[in-house]
Amino acid sequence: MGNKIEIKEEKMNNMKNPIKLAYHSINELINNAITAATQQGLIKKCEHKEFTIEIGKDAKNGDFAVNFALTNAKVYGLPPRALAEIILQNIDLTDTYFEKVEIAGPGFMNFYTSKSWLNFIINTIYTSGENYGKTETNNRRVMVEFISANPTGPMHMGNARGGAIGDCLAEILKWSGDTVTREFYINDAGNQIERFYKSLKARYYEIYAPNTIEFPEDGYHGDDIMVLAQKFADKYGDKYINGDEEEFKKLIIESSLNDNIEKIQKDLEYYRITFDVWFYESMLYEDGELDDTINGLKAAGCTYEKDGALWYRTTDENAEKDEVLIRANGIPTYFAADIAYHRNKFLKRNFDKVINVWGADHHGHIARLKGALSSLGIDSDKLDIVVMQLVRLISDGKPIKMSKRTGKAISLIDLLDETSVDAARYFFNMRSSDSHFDFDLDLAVEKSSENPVYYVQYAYARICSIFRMIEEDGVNISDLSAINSFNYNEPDEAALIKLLSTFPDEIIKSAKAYDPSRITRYAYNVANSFHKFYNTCKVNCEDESTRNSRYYLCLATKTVLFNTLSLLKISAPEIM
RNA sequence: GCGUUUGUAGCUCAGCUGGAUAGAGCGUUCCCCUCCUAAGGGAAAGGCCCCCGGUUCGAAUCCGGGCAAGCGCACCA
Repeated sequence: MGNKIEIKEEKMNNMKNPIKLAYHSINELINNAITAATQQGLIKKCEHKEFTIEIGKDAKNGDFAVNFALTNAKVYGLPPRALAEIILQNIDLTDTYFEKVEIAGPGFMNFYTSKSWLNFIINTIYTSGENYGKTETNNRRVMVEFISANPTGPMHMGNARGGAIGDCLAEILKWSGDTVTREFYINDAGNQIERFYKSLKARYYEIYAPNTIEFPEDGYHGDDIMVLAQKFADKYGDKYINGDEEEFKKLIIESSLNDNIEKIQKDLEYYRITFDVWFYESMLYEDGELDDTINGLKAAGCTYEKDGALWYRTTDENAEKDEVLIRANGIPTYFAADIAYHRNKFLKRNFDKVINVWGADHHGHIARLKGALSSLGIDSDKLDIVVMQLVRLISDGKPIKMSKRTGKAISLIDLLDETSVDAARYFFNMRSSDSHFDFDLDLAVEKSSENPVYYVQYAYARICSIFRMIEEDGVNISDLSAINSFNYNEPDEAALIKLLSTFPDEIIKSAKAYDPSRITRYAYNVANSFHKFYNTCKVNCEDESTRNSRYYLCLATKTVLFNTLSLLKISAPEIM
């Protein structure tokens, strides 16, 4: 599997990821023990089955629990505990970070790390600094497309959740080694733009020629349309009342759309989201990609005409009926444009992986989009959709739809005004995307330990406070070269250090599962573990060695909290 | 009706590539500052892991069948 250089690189990579290093080491120890036992004729040579190494949930079960003997009992024809016994007799822990292995329960082998393991972790975090947590696990060109809010109006709660999830997911993938493009798809073409225009036109006529045009039934009723029409009127006056319709249409759509898009960009910037690419749907029409796509589908033989429309013959056996690609009126459907858009992602831009964050209300769209891509010869497994369930806002324990302040449906920016960017970004990533999430508005503004985001930030501020105190006292802290004299004897110290060691692995797991909520949970656990440590272990104490040890543990904790918060793009306040 | 997500402590949720006594937070009851931010920590109480079957040494976890809730099933996006 790979040459020397790769192995060397992998070892360097492992250095930044203590858990992976430990796994690697345990794997090697077991393989060596098996080889030794085979040579002694204790067991027959066998191809063993896969086994897992778990981080011990309970301290008394060791630091790493290995189920090798359980999964391989049958393979070697021995009871699990007997097999474990043979392995243990042949295991050599000299020069490792492990001090003992025990057999427990039905046949687990529990590995216990030594004190030097704790020092190793502290050293790793210190030397990695703001890069601690970053690995080269993945190496793909990945696009994360998220929000993609309709530019005909302001962003809503679904966009708020999708924004937080998508942005953090993109960051997690980046930390795990991928090259990531964040993309926003602007639906600036098709049917809803027609509706947008009709609504604008009606509002424009209301200004200069009331009651001449009826407001369209399927129009956009929001006040924002009136504001846009007024703005247009301010600039052009009544020039276009019964004027050049074509010119009017082009101008009013263009200026209104631009205004909306600018507003969206500004709001998202405030929400700390920066997109690499703003992709305009209209480009697909202009560049002929939509036509190419339709032709491709025709060539693949999966289209037919009926009732004046062009249909896509679905390959999804669950679908009740086929889908329209081009309406009888000649306007392509959203579905057609979406196929062309995804064709562009893969065939034109060659992404290895495309991840879309979609609301649950779009769920039914997945199978047919993937089916259509397959029809075009694109490997649809390269497309993953993160489906997030819809959000409910809760205030006073009851669901609310309208903002108390504006009396209208709550937009992204209303939410950020009523709570904070930090709280929103944290809260939307507290639960996995497939859970039905209730956003507690009262809790999000709470400045107490009940509010998890404050709880985490407070841990960070507390560390900064300790450092300020040490500095004020003029206490001497040795440099890291004294690390071999560090001694962590308190259980709360060891627990915290071991938790810090799992950070890079936590990111890898989050990336694999597309689950940013693991990171907020991790942040919370680190804060909790630190507060425990704080209560039992005084940092600025008399004993020099203890003080140094604890100082560097605080520094490591500070680094991990900082990295976690910066990954989530949540502020890390030094004073609260 | 079909598809899909969810169902775990009073409430909000972890755990779900099968493993050792099912975990957190909030709420409830009690305890802890002569000492770095008590904006913190500790302890107790609290569970037919929705129900019924199956797979196996072993199921909250996997499979099948139910039940309940959210979402979707347009020539809307």
